[in-house]
Amino acid sequence: MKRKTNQRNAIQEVFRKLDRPLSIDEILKAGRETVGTLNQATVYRNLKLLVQKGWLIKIRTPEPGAVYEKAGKEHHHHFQCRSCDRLFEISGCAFNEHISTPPGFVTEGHEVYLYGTCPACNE
Amino acid sequence: MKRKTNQRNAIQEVFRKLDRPLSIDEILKAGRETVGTLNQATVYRNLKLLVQKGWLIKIRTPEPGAVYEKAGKEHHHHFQCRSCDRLFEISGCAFNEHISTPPGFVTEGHEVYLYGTCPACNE
DNA sequence: GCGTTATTGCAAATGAATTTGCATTGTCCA
DNA sequence: TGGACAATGCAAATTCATTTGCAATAACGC
Repeated sequence: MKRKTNQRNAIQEVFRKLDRPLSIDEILKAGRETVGTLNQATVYRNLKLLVQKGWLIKIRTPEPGAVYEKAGKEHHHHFQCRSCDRLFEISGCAFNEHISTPPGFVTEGHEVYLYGTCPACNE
Repeated sequence: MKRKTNQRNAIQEVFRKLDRPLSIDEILKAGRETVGTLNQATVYRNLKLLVQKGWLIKIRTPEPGAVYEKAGKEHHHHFQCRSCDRLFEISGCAFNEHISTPPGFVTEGHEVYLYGTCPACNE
């Protein structure tokens, strides 16, 4: 990552604008509104670079699979809209991991996925 | 699914015995202790049949990917051991989905994944 | 502006999970 | 018990996400 390019810029801009976890296809589609010729291989290459640089993190979700989100966010969970399939970040956490864990299990972390409909899809 | 076979029997027995969500490889490995010649394609075919029949459900988890568990269990979540990678069912639920949801989002369901070490791996 | 070389676009290659074709085997009903 | 055909084992085929080779393009230090 030694030179600035429109493509990489467009990709980062997509994250700044949409501010939610994004799949490869969402990144590609949104990035093309800026660059047009943006190629999938370029997206993959830049995502890898941005993860290495620590600007993005890659996470795996049960459903869409691999998605990327901006690094450095505080503890949060994810909401997936069953209508538009988009993922959203839900800040805060109403979950006490110690309550649920049976004896013998030592819990070190947790992830919560909520499913439902997002504001845009609720009319 | 018109005939009983040792292979299908072995697969169902694996679920009854281990009583936790299982990946294809775990099913294959455990099933071979009974059948020996059990083939991966046979496992795939029988899992599909058992899901159709409603005896199993297929779930996707962030990490191992596709796993299968016996159908009809009540609301529960999953615990994955970071040491042995096995998945476990955690009954009950210390999570109130309405507390976390920002206005505009309508939550219909949730899944919780806990990570840590299982009793067997804690010595 | 020029040259070096990082980056891109494209298409082909790869890898992993799942499926399928087909000959063989095994179940079970008449 | 015999025959029909469901189910199996094996290997090859398919699918889907991701990576890679390579020629063309473009960023940026001189």
